Amino acid sequence: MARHPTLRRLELWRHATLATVRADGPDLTTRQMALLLTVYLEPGPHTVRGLAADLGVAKPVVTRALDTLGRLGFLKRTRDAADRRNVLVHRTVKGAVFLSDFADMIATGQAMSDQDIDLTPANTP
Amino acid sequence: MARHPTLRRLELWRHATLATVRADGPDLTTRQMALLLTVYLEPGPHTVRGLAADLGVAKPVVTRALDTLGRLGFLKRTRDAADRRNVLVHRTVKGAVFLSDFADMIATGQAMSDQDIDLTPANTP
DNA sequence: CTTTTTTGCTACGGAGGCGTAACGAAACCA
DNA sequence: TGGTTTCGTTACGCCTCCGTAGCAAAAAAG
Repeated sequence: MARHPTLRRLELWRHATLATVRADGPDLTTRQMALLLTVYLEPGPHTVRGLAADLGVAKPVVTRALDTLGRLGFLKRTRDAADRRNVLVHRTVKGAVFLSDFADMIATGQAMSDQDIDLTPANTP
Repeated sequence: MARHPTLRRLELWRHATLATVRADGPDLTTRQMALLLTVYLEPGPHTVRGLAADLGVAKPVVTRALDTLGRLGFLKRTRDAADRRNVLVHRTVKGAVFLSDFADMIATGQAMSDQDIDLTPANTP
C-alpha cells in the first residue's frame, strides 16, 4: 500500500506529526518550526532581519517566534557587539535535544513506512 | 554536511516546512494536518470519535478541525445512515490535490538533502 | 414506553498568533 | 554636528485555537 513514493512521503509525515500530537510537548507553529530548524541547520550568524527574509515573513513575526522559542529555552538572543542594532540568535542545548528527539520521530515514521512495504508482498509466498 | 542521518531528516523537514511558510496557502495546525493525513491514508470509515481516539485528543478538537478543513474543502461530513448519531468523514478531490502538492514539497526537500550530500566532497578534488 | 448510554456539537472564557503602524536606539552620512 | 537610514521591538485590534462543561438527538437497555 505504501509502494507509491507519494504515499510513502505522506505516511512519513503522518507518523511524525501524529507522534507530535500525541506527545504532550510544546506544539510549535509551522513558522516557529521553520525558524528553529533554520537556526540549527544553516550556518550563522542569524539576525532577525536575515531570518525574516529567509522565511519570507515580516520582522514582528520573527520577534514573536523568538519570544516563544526563547521562553521554551530552545534558543536565545544576544546583542551584536560589532553593530549594536543587530540581535544574534544562538542555539541552546535544550533546543538541540528537542530537535534530536524530533528527528527520532521522523526516523520512526520512515521505519514504519518501510515496514509497510516489506509487509505488502506477504500474500505472495 | 548532511551526511549524518539525523541532519538529513531535519533538513528534509526544514525544506518542506519552509516551502509551506513561503507559499501563501492555508497553513494548518499540526493537529489539523495529522487529522487530514489520517483520513486520507487510513482505511475508513472515519468517525469523529474514532479520529479523536486515534489522535489522542478530545472530541471538540476534531469537530473544530473538521469545521476548518471542511471550510477549506479538503474533506466533508456525512450522517451515517446506519447509526444516525455518527458522522462519517470523507475525502474530496481538493484535499487529494492539496496533499499531492504537499508530497511534492517533501520530495523537493529530499532531493535537496541528497544534493547537499553530493556537494560536500566538492572540496576534495 | 421510560431510562440510560452514546455521539457529535455548541458555548464560554482564556491564550496566543497575525498584520499593520509607530517607536527608540544605533549607525551612517554629509 | 544634525538629519537620515537601519534594526529590532512594542502596541493595537482581530482572528483562531484551546479545554471544559453542558446540550439535543439517536440508539440501546430495562
